[in-house]
Amino acid sequence: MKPDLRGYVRSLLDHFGPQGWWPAETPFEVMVGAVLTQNTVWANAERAIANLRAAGALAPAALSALPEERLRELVRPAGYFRRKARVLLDLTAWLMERFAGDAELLRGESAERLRDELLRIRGVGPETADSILLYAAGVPIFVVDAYTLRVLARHGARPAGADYESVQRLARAELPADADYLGEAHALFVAVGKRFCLRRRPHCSGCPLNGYLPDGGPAEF
DNA sequence: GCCCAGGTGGGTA
DNA sequence: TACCCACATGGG
Repeated sequence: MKPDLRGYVRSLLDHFGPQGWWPAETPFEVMVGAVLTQNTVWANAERAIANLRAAGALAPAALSALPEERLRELVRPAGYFRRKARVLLDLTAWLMERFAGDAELLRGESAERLRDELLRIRGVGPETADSILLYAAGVPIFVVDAYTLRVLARHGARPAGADYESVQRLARAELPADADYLGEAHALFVAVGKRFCLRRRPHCSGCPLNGYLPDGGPAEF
């Protein structure tokens, strides 16, 4: 049987309350943040964003006008700074080319096409692309990340081997196709993963999802 | 000092 | 396809 994903989200919402993701002022900031937070704690991504803001570079035209070397200095606190500077330049170049630098226009484009184009950019993988789709373009898609996979595996809702795509398909089938809902859902999985379902603590005591197994059985999907 | 973090892409068997 | 590794800073 399939896990009651909706029930998981409800439990998490009861426990943590609304998370109000994504923490950004503009769709372009979402794009930048999505790249900077790759395999990096948000606090460090935030330092880099603060640097960009202070440099007046938190807008497409300004960022793309920056010398790569200068951009590297600004995003250094986020780690992988050479790679991330390159990705930001490529991503912004795409935005300038396709939408005249107006990230608000992402909302008017077909989701499938947008996802394909984003994934073609070197350094933009499924999670980054989906985060941009969901939080910048308002596309109702469920973002899967390391926390989500670990939480679902630990609480019996993910069979061994289920990967990004299969979990996303499950979410598409089980969760409401609503961007606000899915934005909260993803944030809630991050919240519980960060707070309770730690790598080195298989029992995750106090976790709001403890004992949560739909019909008491292992999930299959 | 060691481990980990809101991933991704390239290389090798 | 299935691993293995580089990429890098900053906090616990």
